[in-house]
Amino acid sequence: MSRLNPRQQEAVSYIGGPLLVLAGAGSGKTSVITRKIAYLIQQCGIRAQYIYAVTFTNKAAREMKARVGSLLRGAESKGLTVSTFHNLGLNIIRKEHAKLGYKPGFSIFDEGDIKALVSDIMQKEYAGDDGTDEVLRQIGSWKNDLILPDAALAKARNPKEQTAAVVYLHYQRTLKAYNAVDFDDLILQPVKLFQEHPEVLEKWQNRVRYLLVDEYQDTNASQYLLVKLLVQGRAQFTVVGDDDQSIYAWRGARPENLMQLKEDFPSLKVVMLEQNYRSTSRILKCANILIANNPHVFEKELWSDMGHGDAIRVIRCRNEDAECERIALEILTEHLKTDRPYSDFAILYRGNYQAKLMELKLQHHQIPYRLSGGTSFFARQEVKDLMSYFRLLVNPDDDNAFLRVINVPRREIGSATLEKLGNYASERDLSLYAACDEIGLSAQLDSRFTERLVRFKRYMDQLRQHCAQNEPIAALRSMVMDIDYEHWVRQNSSSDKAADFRMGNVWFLIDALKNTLEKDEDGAMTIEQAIAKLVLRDMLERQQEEQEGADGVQMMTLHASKGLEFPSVYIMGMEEDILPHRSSIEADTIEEERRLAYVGITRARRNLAFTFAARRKQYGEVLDCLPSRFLAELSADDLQWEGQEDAPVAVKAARGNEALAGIRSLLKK
DNA sequence: TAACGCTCGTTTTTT
DNA sequence: ACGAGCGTTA
Repeated sequence: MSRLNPRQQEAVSYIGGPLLVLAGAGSGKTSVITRKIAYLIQQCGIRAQYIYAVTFTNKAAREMKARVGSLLRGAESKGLTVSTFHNLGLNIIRKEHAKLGYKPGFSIFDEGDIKALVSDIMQKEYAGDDGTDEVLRQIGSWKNDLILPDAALAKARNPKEQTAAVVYLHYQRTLKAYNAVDFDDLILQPVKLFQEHPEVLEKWQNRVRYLLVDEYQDTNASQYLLVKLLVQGRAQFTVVGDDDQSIYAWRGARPENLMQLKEDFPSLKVVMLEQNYRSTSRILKCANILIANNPHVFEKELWSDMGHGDAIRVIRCRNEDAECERIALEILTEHLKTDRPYSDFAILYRGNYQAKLMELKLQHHQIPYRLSGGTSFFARQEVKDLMSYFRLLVNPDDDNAFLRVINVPRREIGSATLEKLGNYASERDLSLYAACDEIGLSAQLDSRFTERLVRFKRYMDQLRQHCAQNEPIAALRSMVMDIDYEHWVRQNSSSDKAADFRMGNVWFLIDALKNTLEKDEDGAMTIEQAIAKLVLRDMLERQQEEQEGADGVQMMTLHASKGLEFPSVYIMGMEEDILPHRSSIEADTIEEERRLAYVGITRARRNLAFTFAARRKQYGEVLDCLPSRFLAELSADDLQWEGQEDAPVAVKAARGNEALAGIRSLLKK
C-alpha cells in the first residue's frame, strides 16, 4: 500500500460496493488490480477461491498471476482464479456441460472451422456460398449482442438478414450436433445457462464473491451481461478501464459499457487514476491535446513528474522508401552512439502491410528486429491438420475435424464415398465417425470403400484407447509416425526447407501440449483440457515467450502495442487514409482512429517521433499523401518538424482539405 | 489432380 | 502492382 499514490490506495481499499477505476495509460492499473487482490485476501479475509479476476488476453492473465504470486504467500493465493473471459466461460461450460447439452470433450471451433461450416451451410441451403463473410459477420454481431437464432429470425428486416438468420439457426444446430462451440459461445452459453437455470447461477454467484475485470472498455454486450449476472445481488466488484484506449469497437467491444455501469449500479463509485509513471510530460501533453478532440463523459488529464523531456519530432519523408530508411538509420546510429539495446525501440504502424518494407530496410542494415502479429501459427496447414486429429480423438462427433483428416494423408476415400457416408449419417442422426462402421452403411456402399472407412475408424479408436491408458503424448507422437505425416508434408511442400519448417511446427505443437500437461500446477489436466487450451492460444504464447528475451527492434501494429511501453517509439505512416484509415474516414469513425493514435503516443517513455511520406506507392500507382489531421491537432510548440519544405503549411492544407480528401476517397471508390 | 489463369481486394484480430 | 484464392480445364 505504501508505494501507491492516494488515488490508487483509494481504488485498492474501496470495497463498499461497485467500483469503476478509470485508469489512464501508464497509471499503474495492473498494480492496482494485483494489490487489490492481495488486499482482499490479507485485509478483508476473503479466501482466494472466492476471488475472480478476468482479463482479455492470456498474457495479461499470466502477468497478473505472477504479480499476485509475488505479493502473497503460496498458501494465501491457492484457489485464486485469474483468467481470460473465454477461459472462464470454458470452465463454466466444462463444469455444467450436461445442463447445456454438451458432452465432455467438446471441440472449440476456430475462425477457419466456422468459416468452413457457414460456407457449407450456405452451399446446402442456398446453392452457393456468396456472401459467406457477410453472414459470418452478422452471426458474430448477433452473438456479441446475445441475440439467439430465433430472435435473429424474428428481428431480420431484410432478405440479407433473413438469410443470415436462417444460416445462423442451422449453424447453431450443427455446432451442437458436432458437440462443438465457437469462441463466442464460450461467453454466450454460460450467460444462457445462468438465465435459464437460476440455481446454477446462484451456485456461481456464491463462488464469485469478488470480481475484478481488466480492460473493461473492451467488453462486448454478452461479456458485460456475464459480469452483471455474476455480481448480481452482492455487487462486489471492481472494473478497470480507459475509454480513451477503446480500439476494438470494430470487434464488438462496447466502450459505452463504462457509462452503462453507472445506470445499472447507481451506487457506483468512480476513481480516476491520472498520474502517469511512464512518459515525459511533453509526451503526455501531446496525448492529452489529441484526445481532447474526442467527446468525453469522464474528463481526465494525465500528468507525470518524469520531467519535460525532448521535443516530439515529426519527420517528413520523400516516399515510403525514404521513410523506412530514415527510421532504420536513426535507430542504427542511436544504438551505436548510446549503446542502448535495440529492444528500446519500437516501430508502430496502422496496418501489417506497412511492416514489409520496414523489415527489408532493417535487414539491409543488419538491425535485429522482432515482428509480432502476422499470420497466425494456427492458420498453418499442418497445424490445422494435427489439431483436427486431436479434436477427433477427444470428440468423435466433430464432423469438421473428421472431414479435414479423413484424406490426410490420402486414404483413397473419394467425394462419392463421403457423400454416401454423409447422407447415411444425417438420416440416422449419427456423426460421420460413428457411421463409418455401421452395418447399414455396407448395404449402400461397396465393401472396398467401407473397408477403408472402417480401417480409419478402427485406427482412431485404438489410438484413443492408447491415449487414455498410457502416455498420451507418446501416443500422439506415434500417430504422426503411423500415418507417415512427414511423407505427406514432404509431398506437399515446395522445398525441403519448407517441409522441415512444417514438420518443426508439428513437433512444436506436440511439445506445447506436453508442456501444458506437465506444467499444470494441480497435475490434473486431461489431454482434452490441454487441447482446448491449445485452441485458446494459451501456452503457445507461453512457449514463445521463453524464446523472447532476444534483443531486437520491436515492430507491431498500433493495436498490438496496447499495454506495452518502450523508451523510444516511432509511429510511421502518419497520413490521411492510413491513420486515420481511409475506411474509417468513410465510415465516420475517426474517434476510434484518434484513440489508436493516442494509444501509440502513450506507449513512449522518453522519445517519440512521427513519420510520414509525401508520396507513396499505393494500389499500383504513386499517390500524393497528406499528413494526418492528427498532426495538425497537436500543439505546434512541442513538435519539431524535420524534412524538406515548410511542413506545417502542409498540415494546414490537410486541415483545409479535409472535405476535399473525403470527396477524393469517395471518387476512388 | 495438378496447373494455369483470372478476378478481386488492399485495416486493425485480445479468444 | 501484386499476390492470394478460386474456378476452370486438360
